Amino acid sequence: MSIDRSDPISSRAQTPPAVQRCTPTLPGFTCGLDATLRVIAGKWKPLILYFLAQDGPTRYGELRRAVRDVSDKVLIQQLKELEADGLVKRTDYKEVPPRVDYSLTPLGRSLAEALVPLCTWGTEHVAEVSQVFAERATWTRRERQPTG
Amino acid sequence: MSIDRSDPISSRAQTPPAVQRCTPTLPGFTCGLDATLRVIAGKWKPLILYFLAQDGPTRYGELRRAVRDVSDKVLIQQLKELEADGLVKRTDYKEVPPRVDYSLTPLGRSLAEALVPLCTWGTEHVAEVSQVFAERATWTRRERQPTG
DNA sequence: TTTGGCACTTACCAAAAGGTGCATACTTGT
DNA sequence: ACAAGTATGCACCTTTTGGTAAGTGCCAAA
Repeated sequence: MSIDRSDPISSRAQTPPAVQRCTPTLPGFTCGLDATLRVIAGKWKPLILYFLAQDGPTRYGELRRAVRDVSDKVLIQQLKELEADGLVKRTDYKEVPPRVDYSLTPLGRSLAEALVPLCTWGTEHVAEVSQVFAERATWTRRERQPTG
Repeated sequence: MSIDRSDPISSRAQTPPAVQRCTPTLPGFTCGLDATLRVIAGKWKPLILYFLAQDGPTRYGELRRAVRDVSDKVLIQQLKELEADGLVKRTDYKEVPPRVDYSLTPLGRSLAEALVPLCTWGTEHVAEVSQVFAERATWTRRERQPTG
């Protein structure tokens, strides 16, 4: 994953950059976006971060029920990675029926805040997005028909 | 993918919501974040959007060289999906050695702008992130050793 | 005494995502 | 005449990701 910006073929050159260029050369990553994406890659991670940002420390079971449709295996796994990445903190109360809760670290909180515009964008454009997905689902169903 | 917010077990209740709650019930999606994530799911999509936002209309070959390490198959595929989702526009000049370029639609441009904070976050925290990834790489290598 | 909840773990498996390599039809450069 | 570049398409294969179902040890309620 990397963006190569040393390419003089540029034959268009006049469109004004809608988005300011981010630091071009980071150690190991193309740009900040690249770095961020690696950290939040995982089906439920952004949702977990967002949930934790909204509701503060949350017990495992609650989280499990909150993020619907996720399996234990995957939820645990993604929590572990988030913990290893320094975004969430796991607190084990060492009690007898186990009690554990998860919360955001300052780093995690800052990431969750960076996620807000994405959430806003989605909310503002649900109409377009869900329409497109409805169409996709339609032909997907048609393509798939195996026997009848 | 869904977040269930009707859960009265809440035994913590006091942490102030660091992030304001986004519209809880959207048609088909949990919240805006969920909708957005489905649209940008794909290893290279955010990078493609971001690149296009920075550099304006770009020919296929240029894009291919810019987004390093991507294969033709996948790049084409993701471009098609982005096009189907109304985020990028494909222009075929119908010329004799083929000439095609890709650019953002207004919708795509707005998404790219929502991506900016993620890029910023990544840039500001490369240190933490790359350190973590270095460690991950280390034990991954150790775990894997099959024969020698 | 069986049942259920808690916070996980493990083995196994299916699907999705992505990559490789070859092909196309035409042109330009050597 | 032949290699290379253009923007793709396709068949095939590997890797990654996520899901299922079962089990763990301990305790409380039924």
